[in-house]
Amino acid sequence: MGKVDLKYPEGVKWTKQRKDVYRVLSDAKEPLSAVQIYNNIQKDGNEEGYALSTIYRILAAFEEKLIVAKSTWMDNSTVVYEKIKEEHTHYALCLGCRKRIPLHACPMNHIHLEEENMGFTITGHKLEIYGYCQGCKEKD
Amino acid sequence: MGKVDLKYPEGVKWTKQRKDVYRVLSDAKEPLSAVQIYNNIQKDGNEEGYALSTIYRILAAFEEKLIVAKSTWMDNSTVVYEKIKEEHTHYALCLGCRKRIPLHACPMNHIHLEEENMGFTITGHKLEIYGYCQGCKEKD
DNA sequence: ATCAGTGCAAACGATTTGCACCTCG
DNA sequence: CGAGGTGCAAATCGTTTGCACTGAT
Repeated sequence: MGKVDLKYPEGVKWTKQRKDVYRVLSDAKEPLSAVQIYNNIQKDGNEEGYALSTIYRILAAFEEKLIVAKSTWMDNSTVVYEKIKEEHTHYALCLGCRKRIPLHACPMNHIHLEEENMGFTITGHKLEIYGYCQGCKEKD
Repeated sequence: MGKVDLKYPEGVKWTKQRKDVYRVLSDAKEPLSAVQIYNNIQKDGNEEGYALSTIYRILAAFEEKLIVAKSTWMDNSTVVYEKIKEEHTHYALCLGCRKRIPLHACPMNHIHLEEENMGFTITGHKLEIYGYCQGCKEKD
């Protein structure tokens, strides 16, 4: 799955390690930590996987090249990475079951800063909503 | 400053350590890390400060009691804590000078989830905006 | 060939934990 | 007095770094 047909961005030395990290991020349905990427690569292939430090270095390089964006989940401190693309997703985190529900709309479309901050140019944003999902409400 | 006149929430054993952490969080103008709280306590008082592990344990206890909320800044992975109160502030982070500009409006006032997520009850949210401030734009 | 990329192991910073002692209620 | 809180030092977890080696261009 996704092993072929991937266009690699230019300006990067495409070692097999980097291709694998890029593929995992391309297939990912949500932001992944370095360790998750590391595990996915080993699970996926017959290959024995790469050093974790290599994954971190690749991610740093990708971030530099604006191929991936680095961020963290609201509820813990592990850093996650996701491939930068036009669309983006926000999540609602259920405080009960810790499930993350993807939202399909972005409230930032309706945002404007007040006068005092007019000088600020917005290039991105991060939003997470939290609360309780149907199931967890009923359990309570 | 703020040494007196603080009402302590009930259901907590109010040792002097806990009072100091509570006071620092009450005076704080933005979320603080455990280390910042630790430093503030030593700076503030003549007291020699408490073990960092104690600060962490107090913060965990406060979180449990819903006295503080735990979160992280978008751009790094250190965990920060802030006293839970009605009002809240969002920040715009300048990617140039790394300054954080507090916003005085909350876009969540205009948010509603789509039908498919109607079952979800929102209890809170976190939003950060990033981009470039006036000064950094000019420098560029 | 050359210089960037990689693996490994050691270093690091933030956070957590075990244990003996102390203190609030 | 007793349950729970605290200090200290050691342990753990995620992430970073130094160094010698390997591989993409």
